[in-house]
Amino acid sequence: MTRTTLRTHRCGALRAADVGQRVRLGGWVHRRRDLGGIVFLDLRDRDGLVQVAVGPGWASPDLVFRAQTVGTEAVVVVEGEVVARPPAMRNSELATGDVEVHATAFQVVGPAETPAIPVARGKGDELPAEELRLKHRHLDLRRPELQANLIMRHRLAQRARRVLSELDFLEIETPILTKPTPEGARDYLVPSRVHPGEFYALPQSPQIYKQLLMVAGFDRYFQLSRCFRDEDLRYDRQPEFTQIDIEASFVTQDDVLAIVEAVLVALWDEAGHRIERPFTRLSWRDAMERYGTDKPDLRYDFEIKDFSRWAKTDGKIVGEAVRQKLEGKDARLRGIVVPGGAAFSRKDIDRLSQEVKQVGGWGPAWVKRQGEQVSGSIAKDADVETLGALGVRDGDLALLTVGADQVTSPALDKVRREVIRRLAPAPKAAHALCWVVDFPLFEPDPETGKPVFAHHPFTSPHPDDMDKLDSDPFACRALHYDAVYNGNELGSGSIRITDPAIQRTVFRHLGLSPAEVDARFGFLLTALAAGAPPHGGFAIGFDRTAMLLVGAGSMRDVIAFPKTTAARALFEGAPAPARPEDLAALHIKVVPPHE
RNA sequence: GGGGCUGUAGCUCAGCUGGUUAGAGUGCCGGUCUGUCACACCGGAGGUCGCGGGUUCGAGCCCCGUCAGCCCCGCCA
Repeated sequence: MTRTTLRTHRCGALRAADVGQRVRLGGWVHRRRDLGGIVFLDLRDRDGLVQVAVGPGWASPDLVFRAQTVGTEAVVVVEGEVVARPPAMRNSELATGDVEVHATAFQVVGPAETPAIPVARGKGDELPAEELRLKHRHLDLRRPELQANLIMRHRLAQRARRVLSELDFLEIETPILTKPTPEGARDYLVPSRVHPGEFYALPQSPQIYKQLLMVAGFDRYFQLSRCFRDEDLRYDRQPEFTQIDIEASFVTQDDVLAIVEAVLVALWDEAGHRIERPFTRLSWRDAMERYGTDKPDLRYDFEIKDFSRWAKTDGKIVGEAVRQKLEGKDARLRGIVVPGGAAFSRKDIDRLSQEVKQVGGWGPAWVKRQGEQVSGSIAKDADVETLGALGVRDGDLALLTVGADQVTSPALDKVRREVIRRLAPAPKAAHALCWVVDFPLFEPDPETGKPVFAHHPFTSPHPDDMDKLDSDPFACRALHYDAVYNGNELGSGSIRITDPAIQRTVFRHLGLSPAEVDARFGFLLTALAAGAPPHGGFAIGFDRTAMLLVGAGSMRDVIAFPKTTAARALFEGAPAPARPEDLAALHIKVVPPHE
């Protein structure tokens, strides 16, 4: 199916079975080896490389000359015969290495200037600086690694579409020009020309639209939806990204989890990995207690333990300073026992301290047990027997911190991750997928302490906690769930509120007046009142999933044209100042920043 | 918004305690070469040391500012 008027095969597709065929190939000159009388060209396309030999036995002197002078990265069309290479000249590192093409016609159809960054790389050569790779993206994208990434991304997208279609989901598009939603991330705004002073927003997600589709009776919807959030970026966060967005009606949480599991199993299978269903389930509270994070990496142990009891009753293990801290409200002494951790150097432990301090934690206090010897920052308060009772064996290290869970959990999460990084133990499994469920509905605002929504305001409270909505909001759980893979959040979802009265109550908790609610979300409330089926859904972060499945170091390596961490597009130079006449037509006046 | 790292030839990098004419590999250009596959060998060209200012007899190197890229914190309902 790759045959066209101008070519018969892809370069990288030729095999021993093609020997004897006359072929016409189109591709890029990857490398040239000019031996004087004979010239070898590696010709590249998206399928791979094939060696083209241009020698006097079959090619005219003029043809040889053209092969000698063609530049790397030029596009050429070559005609010739596929020939088996003599056994000694086969190249086992090349998929096409058993054959070569003896060129009898040779045309440079796309001459190329010397490339600004190299496409072909020798073994051990470093990549060009990422700034240059992004600036010359058309060249960087020629690299076989990036081509493989984008090819895999395509396969994952198609597989997701196939699985969901087979499960009777309908792919439906939702608007890109939508309404600003003042909660959550910052919106990208688009000025309206015909309505001076009014703006569309690009969607942060199609959340409300997919709920409207449920109300409309479409029952099962999905979309590979583009989403936009104007927030600061990371290696795994781009301002525009793609979600596998899913919503279904007449479902419970278990139904949604089963659907998402089916999709994820298929995606991992597409990438050549077998994963087991059902995934482990973990309550949010358990995850925070045992791993200090809502996205635990379950490939490893090193669970967090509560040592408060020991500090309080026994008086050993820790000194007076810690005991005083334990008097504080909600304070606990928690820590991690690291089997074999006694081998950690002072430098290793300093590094752990830095991690803890970065998140505002205390310590950690540490103690090593080596034979009868006990050493460390709290060695004078601990002895071999007590440590033994705590599960600290010979050769182990215990790391402890004290404080409220909001501080100790992230601190111990950092410690645990750093310990795993440092020890690099063999993982229990290569692919640890799990569900984190029963998230809290509210979390305290870091400044005011008042309840704010932990997720989006359409998430249904847990039916068992409905009565706590007013009396004890922080104890109220949500029907919200995250999918976590090896310590990475793949996506999240929830069962939605379908009762307009509950939805209004929830908005009231957000501090929105009825008037504001009507202005912002009136159309949703109207829809819910028009006969809404119970529904819920999920969104899988597609770029991040692709990144993890191809083993890329950054999301930029699975996106054809990504932005920099400053949200710039270096290739085309976006964003850019608008022309004054364009601004005038949009009724916009630019106010330069002060200072 | 805050912090860290990086910026020297087209590309990847070295450049000592501040010292005289800034180097290497690769790519590029020219030459030799009929079995290479990172071809080999010979020769050559190629520099706004990110940008601006300062200190100094003298700055690639020290100081201040600034720009860009990357990483982290905040942020990402």
